[in-house]
Amino acid sequence: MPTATFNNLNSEKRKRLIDAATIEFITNKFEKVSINKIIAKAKISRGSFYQYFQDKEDLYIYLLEQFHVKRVTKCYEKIAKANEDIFDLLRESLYEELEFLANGNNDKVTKKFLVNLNFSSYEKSLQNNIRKRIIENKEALKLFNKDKYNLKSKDEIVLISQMIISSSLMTISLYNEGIISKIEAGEQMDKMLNIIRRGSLK
Amino acid sequence: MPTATFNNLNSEKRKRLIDAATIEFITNKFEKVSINKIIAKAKISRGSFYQYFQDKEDLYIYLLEQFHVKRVTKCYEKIAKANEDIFDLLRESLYEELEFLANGNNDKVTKKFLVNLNFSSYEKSLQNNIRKRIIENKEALKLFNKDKYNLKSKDEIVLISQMIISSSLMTISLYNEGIISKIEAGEQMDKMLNIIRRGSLK
DNA sequence: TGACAATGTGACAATTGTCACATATGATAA
DNA sequence: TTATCATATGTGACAATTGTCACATTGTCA
Repeated sequence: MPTATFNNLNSEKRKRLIDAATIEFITNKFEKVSINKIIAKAKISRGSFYQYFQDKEDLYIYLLEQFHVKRVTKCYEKIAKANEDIFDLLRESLYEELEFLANGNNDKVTKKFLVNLNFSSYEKSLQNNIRKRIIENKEALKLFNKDKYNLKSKDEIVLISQMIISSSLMTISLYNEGIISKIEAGEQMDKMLNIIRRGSLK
Repeated sequence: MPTATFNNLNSEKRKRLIDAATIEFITNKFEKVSINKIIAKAKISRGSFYQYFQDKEDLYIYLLEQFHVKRVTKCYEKIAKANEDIFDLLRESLYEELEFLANGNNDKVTKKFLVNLNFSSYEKSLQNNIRKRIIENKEALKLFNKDKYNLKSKDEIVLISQMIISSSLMTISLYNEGIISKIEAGEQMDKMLNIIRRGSLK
C-alpha cells in the first residue's frame, strides 16, 4: 500500500511515477523490472521512491489494483442490489474475472499489463481485499441467509466466501499458467460452486 | 528444485551447504537471508551455488521439503491403506499439518526453521506436490468413489482435492499469521470439510 | 521570524545473478 | 599406458541492483 506521502503528492508527479512504472511492468517480467529504471524515467530520487512504496511488489500491487478496481467495483455494485441466488451471481462474477485476466476489460493498457501478471501478487491483493470487503460488508449475511442456506453466523459466511475465493484462485492460476483453457476453467468453477452450494443447503 | 549437479555432489559438500543454509534460515527472516553468507559459511563459490539452485527460494523450498517429507510420507501411507471415510482421514491429516507447523513434529531444528516460515514458499511447495501426487495416484479415485460420493471422473477427484487444499491453505495462513488460534483453525477446517463432503454426497 | 514537521536527495554498503574462463572427470582410441 | 577430447563442475570478477541513512530542502503555522 502506498504511503500517505504518495497520496499527498501533486498529481503531475504521481502520474509521472505511475506512467513510468506501468511502462516498465508492461515491457518486463516482474523479476526483471528495475526500480532503478523507473525512478530514472520518472525523475524521482531513490529515497523518495522508498518513502512512497515499500518495495517493487508494493508498487506492483498498487498498479494492479488501479487496473482492477473498476471490475471489482462493478461486481460489488451488482452484489449490493442482488436479488438472484448469490451463487449464480458469484458464477457470473468469476466468469468476468477470467475475462478480465484474458482481456483486461477491453482496455489495451490493462491487457498489456496483465500479460506479465505476477500471479502471487495478484493472489495476495485479491485475498486481502476480498476478505476485508466481506468482513466489512454488513449486507453479506443477508445475501446468503435469505432463504435456503444453512449459514447462520457471519463467520460461516466469511468461511464460505474464503472457500470460494481460494478454490477459484487455484482454478484461475491453472488457467493463468496455461494448464487449462478458459472454458475448462469455467467448468471447474461451476462444479466447485455447485459443490459448495449443495454443501451449504439446509 | 535443486539440479542434478547438486544431487550428484558428494555428501560432505552437500551437507556443508544444507547446514549453512539451515542456520541462516533459522536465524533470519527469509528476506534477510543472504546467499552471500551461506556460500561463505559453506565455502562454496558463488557460481557453484547458482549451478545447484535457481535462487534463494529454490533453496528454501528444498530445505522446507526435507523437513516436511516425513510428515507427508506418513500421511500418504495412511491414505494408501485407508478404510475409513476419506474425509475423516483428511481432517486428521489437516490437524496434523497444523501440529507440524506449530511444533515441527517435535523436531527442534524443524521447529526453529518453521519460526521464520515463508508462507508463500510453503504454499507453492504444497500446491505443486499435492497436485502432482493426486494426479499420479491411481488409487485416489477409489478412495472417494467407494461408496457414497458423487464423484465419477478423476478430474472431479482432483477438483475436490484442490478445493480442500486451497481452502485449508487459506485457513492455515490465517493461523500462521496469528489471526486465528489453532483451535479455531481446526474448527474452520471441520466446517469446510463438512460442506465439501455434503456437497459431494450422492 | 523561527521552529517544527514533511518531503527530497544521492552516496553507500551489501547483495544478486551472470559469464568467460579454469579445472576435473571419464571415456575412447592409438 | 598415454594422448585426446568432450562433458561436467568450479571460480570469482563484474555490472546492476537494492534499501538505508544522514543530511538538505521545503512547507506550515504561531
